[in-house]
Amino acid sequence: MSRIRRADALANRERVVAAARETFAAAGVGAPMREVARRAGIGVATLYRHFPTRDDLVGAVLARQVDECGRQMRAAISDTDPWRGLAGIIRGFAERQIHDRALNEVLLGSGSAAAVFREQRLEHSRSLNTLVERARRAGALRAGVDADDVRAGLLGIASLRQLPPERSAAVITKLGDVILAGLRGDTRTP
Amino acid sequence: MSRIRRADALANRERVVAAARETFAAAGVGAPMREVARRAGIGVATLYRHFPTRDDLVGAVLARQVDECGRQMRAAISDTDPWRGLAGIIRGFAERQIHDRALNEVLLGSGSAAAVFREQRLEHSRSLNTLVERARRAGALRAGVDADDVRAGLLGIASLRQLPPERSAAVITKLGDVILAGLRGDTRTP
DNA sequence: GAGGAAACGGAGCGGGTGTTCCGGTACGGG
DNA sequence: CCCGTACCGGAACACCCGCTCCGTTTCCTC
Repeated sequence: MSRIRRADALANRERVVAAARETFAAAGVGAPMREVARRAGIGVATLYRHFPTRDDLVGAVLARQVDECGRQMRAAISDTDPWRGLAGIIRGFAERQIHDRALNEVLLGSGSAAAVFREQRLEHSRSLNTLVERARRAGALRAGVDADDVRAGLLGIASLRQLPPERSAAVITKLGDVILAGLRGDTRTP
Repeated sequence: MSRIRRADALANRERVVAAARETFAAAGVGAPMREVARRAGIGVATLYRHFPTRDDLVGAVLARQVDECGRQMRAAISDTDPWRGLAGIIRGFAERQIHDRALNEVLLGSGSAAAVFREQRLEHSRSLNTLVERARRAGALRAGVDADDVRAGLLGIASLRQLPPERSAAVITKLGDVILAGLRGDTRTP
């Protein structure tokens, strides 16, 4: 843990993580390492010394957010209204997608960082199954909808970050609403 | 038109277009020019002589398909059932997305080739407005749905090609169904 | 079939990125 | 306060990309 001894090294490590958090949020986990180093005000060699692989850096940046995600999932499962729980997760996912590109890349496993949070992604996936099953039993879902439909929706939302940023926010929100309506069992506005 | 005189040059031009069609369909209109040249069995200089810019090549490859698209749009507008017309366009878009990545990139203007078919994209957009308006008047759409919701859906479907190919096909189809359900005014399976 | 123009193709330039090497810097224990 | 060493950072290597230059090949005409 505290293998780093000198104070400047420790401070630099912190600066790298902070810079990577901003950079990855804006440009995804595939953002250039030089850009992260530049934003942190250090050289790229220093970055590589602290984090030998990109996955190490991604892990350090997202560990806390991924945990927070899991907590939201468990809270949604405990919601007394199954549909509200599921809809909240989907809306939260869309919201997060708008201002943090990195986290969803990891959750969906589309980046090279797929293996970093393998355990957490499995739990995330299992939780989603539970959420959908609960909503289905409660009659909140359209007939025939399963967890893979929800995943397709989440993937669609996440993929929209490929668009130019000024368009993506509005489109992500709109697509989220359409998908919620498409999953739901009745036609009242969700 | 027939400014190309020598037979070998004409044959090479054809081979470039064929190779570009395959390459762009698989990897999008941003695919490496070297890859197109390699697939055509010629050097990159020859490719650039026939098509000085990437947009020239994209134009030559997609002109016919874009026209066919416009024809489908007009046919959908003429459909006696407004919902069937709109749903057919969305399903066709998803189907096309699965086996040809290039065409939808141009239609949505997400690539660098946005300006190539500017005229056709405008017509496409106007046709979509008409389709949606017709469906809305016929009561086939959920309350509050507008053409931008449909566009958000199309963008979501198109963006899914970022996924690894073996996943994208199934997910695209699923998302298409969810979106159709989300746009439609009642809950019967569309 | 010989000559010249048309066309070809690979080497190469400029720019970008991931990753490593090594001479220089400055922290901190003594 | 001093010096060893942990640490730093820019230069550099290897690769991929768009695009161009120029020596070589091939076609077509006469």
